[in-house]
Amino acid sequence: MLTQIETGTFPARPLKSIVGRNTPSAEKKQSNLGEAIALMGAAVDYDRNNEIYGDGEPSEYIYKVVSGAIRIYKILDDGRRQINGFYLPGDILGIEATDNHHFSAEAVVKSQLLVVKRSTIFALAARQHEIASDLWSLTARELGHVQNLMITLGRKSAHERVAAFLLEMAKRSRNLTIELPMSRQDIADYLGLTVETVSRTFTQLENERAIELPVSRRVVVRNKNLLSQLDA
Amino acid sequence: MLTQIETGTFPARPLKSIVGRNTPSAEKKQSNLGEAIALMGAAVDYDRNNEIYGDGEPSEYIYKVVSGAIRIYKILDDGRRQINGFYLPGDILGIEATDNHHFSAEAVVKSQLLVVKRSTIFALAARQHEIASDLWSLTARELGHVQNLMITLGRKSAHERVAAFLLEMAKRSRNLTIELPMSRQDIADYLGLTVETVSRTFTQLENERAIELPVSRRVVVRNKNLLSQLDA
DNA sequence: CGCTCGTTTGAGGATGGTCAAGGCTGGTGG
DNA sequence: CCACCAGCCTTGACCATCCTCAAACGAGCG
Repeated sequence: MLTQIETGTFPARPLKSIVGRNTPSAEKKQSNLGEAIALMGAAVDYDRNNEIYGDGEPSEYIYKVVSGAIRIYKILDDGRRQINGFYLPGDILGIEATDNHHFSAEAVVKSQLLVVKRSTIFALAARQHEIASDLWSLTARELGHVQNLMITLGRKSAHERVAAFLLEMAKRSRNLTIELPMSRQDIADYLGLTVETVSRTFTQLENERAIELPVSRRVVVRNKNLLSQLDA
Repeated sequence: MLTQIETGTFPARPLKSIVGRNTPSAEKKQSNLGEAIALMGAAVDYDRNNEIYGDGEPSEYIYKVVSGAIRIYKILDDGRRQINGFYLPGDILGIEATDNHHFSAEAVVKSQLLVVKRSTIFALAARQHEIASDLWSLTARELGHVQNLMITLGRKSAHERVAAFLLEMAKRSRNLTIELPMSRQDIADYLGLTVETVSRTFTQLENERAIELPVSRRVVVRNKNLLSQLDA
């Protein structure tokens, strides 16, 4: 549901088959693009709520999250906000096929990003086929996640939405105890709900013994099956 | 809002700048990918409601719509359906970075498609940089449209959703009189609403003099401003 | 310690969903 | 050519979910 684009775990390897034994547990091998950014990137810190880039601005840089969390969103005239995804450590963001960003990006909490010029990556892509392939793969992967989110937004109840969100977060953190970097408002704007409904649903899930809430930003998944049923 | 991916009008030309005078009115020049499909494609007919490919199936072919209309959708266990987009003549569909389709595709009405093997396109892409670039551009374009649809699904009222849909259809047909190939149910499943709500909203918009409905499948946009306001 | 921001909870209301029935239309066959 | 039928569309009445408005609570930080 979330827009996780960690390239190291991305199964897609278009235009070339995966040869040899795969060791899915060992995730040292990154995508070529991920490696390139790791090598060439400049580390930049962003404070909580600081803008990384704005909707409509020229897409000059590509970013890789080192630490923290980033939200990608769009705002309507009257202030309604739709968050399209959260980017966590390892994720790459800011890739655009067009010369302008179609969304805004902000740090959810204090975050560190590796920053590389888009033109540098493009120059590399022109020579290294794998880099170009990675760019496409990442865009395709984002497409897949946004399409899943669409089903959530179009066809699921508040209960199901929150369950889907928690399951995805659990999956991404590879842990049943989830530390949420984002506020209830962020979650609401991601799931197409209000803060109140998100909060109430958390409480309900706790009462149903599906989750525990030691503190508001920490969720322990107790009954994954229950959540999965809700995920439909 | 809709997933129009007619390559001829796509503004994005990543990895190379657009040189010389642009003649936006003359749209003969297609994308390289579009040309390739036009040259190599086999014409295949699909009857109304016939499946073109199914969710999870190997992605063997790439398609270009000659006539008719295609819907891309996903179905949840309990039958809830979310339509992700409609493809109209000129649009290319079926491109996947992974080896399997993530959605199902069906003909909304009797349609003709040009069909090319994915492997053929990929072989071409390995040699012709522009083809690879087109593949990426199309994926990015789909991403953009789905992201817009997300805002609609997550943050807009029924009124606004239908208005957005009609404006997009008007834009795509370059005409204020829209012939809808899809049913109210299709529209509902696209906008995350029920048939009844879609129908009621059409009637309301007619009463507000925003549109005319000579017959149920033909919409004449009367007051575009009114619709645009609703589009938020 | 107190303030502020975020979260929770409550009460009431509106939007859109559900269930049900009637009407239109285009296609088919007599 | 007309009549009927089936599928689609519209409309109505009622209801559930989620939103809105409001207030209190709690946790982190100066």
